[in-house]
Amino acid sequence: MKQARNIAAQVKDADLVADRRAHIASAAARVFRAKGFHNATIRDVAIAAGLSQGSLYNYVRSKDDILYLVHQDLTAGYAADVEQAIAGIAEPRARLRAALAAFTHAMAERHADIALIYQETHALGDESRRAVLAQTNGFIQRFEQLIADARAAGMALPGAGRLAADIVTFLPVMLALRRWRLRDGLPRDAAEAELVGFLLRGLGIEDTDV
Amino acid sequence: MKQARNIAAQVKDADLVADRRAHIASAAARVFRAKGFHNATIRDVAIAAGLSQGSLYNYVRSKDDILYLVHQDLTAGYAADVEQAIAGIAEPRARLRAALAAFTHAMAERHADIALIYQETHALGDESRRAVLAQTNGFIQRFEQLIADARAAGMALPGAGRLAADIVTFLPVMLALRRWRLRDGLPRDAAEAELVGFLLRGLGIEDTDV
DNA sequence: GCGAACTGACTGAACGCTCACTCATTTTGC
DNA sequence: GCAAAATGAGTGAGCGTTCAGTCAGTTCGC
Repeated sequence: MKQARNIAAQVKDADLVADRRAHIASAAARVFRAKGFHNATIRDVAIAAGLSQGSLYNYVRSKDDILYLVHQDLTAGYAADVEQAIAGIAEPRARLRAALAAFTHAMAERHADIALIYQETHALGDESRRAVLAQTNGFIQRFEQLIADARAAGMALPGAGRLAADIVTFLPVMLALRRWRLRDGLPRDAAEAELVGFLLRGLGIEDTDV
Repeated sequence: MKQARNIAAQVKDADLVADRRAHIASAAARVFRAKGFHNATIRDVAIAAGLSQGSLYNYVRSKDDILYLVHQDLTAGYAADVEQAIAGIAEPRARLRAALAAFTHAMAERHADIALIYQETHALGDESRRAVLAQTNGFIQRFEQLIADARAAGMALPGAGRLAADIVTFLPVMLALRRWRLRDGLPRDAAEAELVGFLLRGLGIEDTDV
């Protein structure tokens, strides 16, 4: 499922490469958020990462590689948030609810990064895009499983579970992509709660359950 | 509400300007869908529109103007679809349901254009982006009204109506932005129906209503 | 009726600039 | 002392935009 794309590096010390790449990814995310991928230059990224242009190219082969690293980091980040949130919960419907709340919260908290991902995925080269979508696909399938379990425990969802998994992993993205509109509305907590409530009703989990 | 940005043209014949701009917008949408806004060149657009580079600049001041024309066209397009769908319906809950179905269908049918919009809005200049978001905002407010009417007629939605309007105008966009995943799933009709069903349950409209 | 003058849309080569990427050289650290 | 890593000026391709010139169609003067 990991499907990680292997990027060749000029530098031989593997630990150094991993370290620097993590640095590069977070610096690049900062730059891309501020200027957008296309308006950001390799120079900007190098400076933000505390490297020279030339040195940057010892860890990365192209600008596309950098965008790929950013994607990889961010998607792994919110997936980890969700896993952590459900770690101690056994009852399937409660697990699903916790997963939804955690995912929704992650989308609100990382809104700038999420917006970046949704705007710039199409700028990735073919190979990188495929790898990123495979990773996202794995994340959605995780929810497919959670939904199947919750259904077995009494959740009244009509229809197929596959589309439901798409729905619940897509709607919360609204908190990132519609930020221009939501900023002036409800406070963040209330918006998250209302959104999760909407999802639960859509899935057929009653508030009285669990 | 129209908020249309006025673009100055070199050409004096107003009808000709309107004609050519419509042509340019649809040709540009085609090109942008195929190559993305940033990879598409002005030359590409000019050729697709059957104009020379220089002539193109008689109808448009910049590449940004072209992207703005495309946005304008597309957002006006699906808004018109929705209006047409609810034109003959009086009962508020049925109106809302018809609007949701029409909007959902429009997102599926125009998926390539919608994906384009969501990916490239951030590439618009400040003035253009503000104009486009104002237009979208008007569209969302239309749904806010439909929701308020349906609620008065018995829809059991808990929480504020404003966020619900955001939700129902955002979820269907999934059919465009998650196309890579939905392509291999349910047939289009079934997916649309299931999505609308999810929205109605979330809003508190029973299948037995209306 | 007809040539001259005018109008205004159209053309495409050229300009100026940006930027991803390279590589000859220097610095580091073991 | 030497291999690994870092440097940053340089390179060349690509692009949005401009503008001096063309030309079909219309108006004017007689």
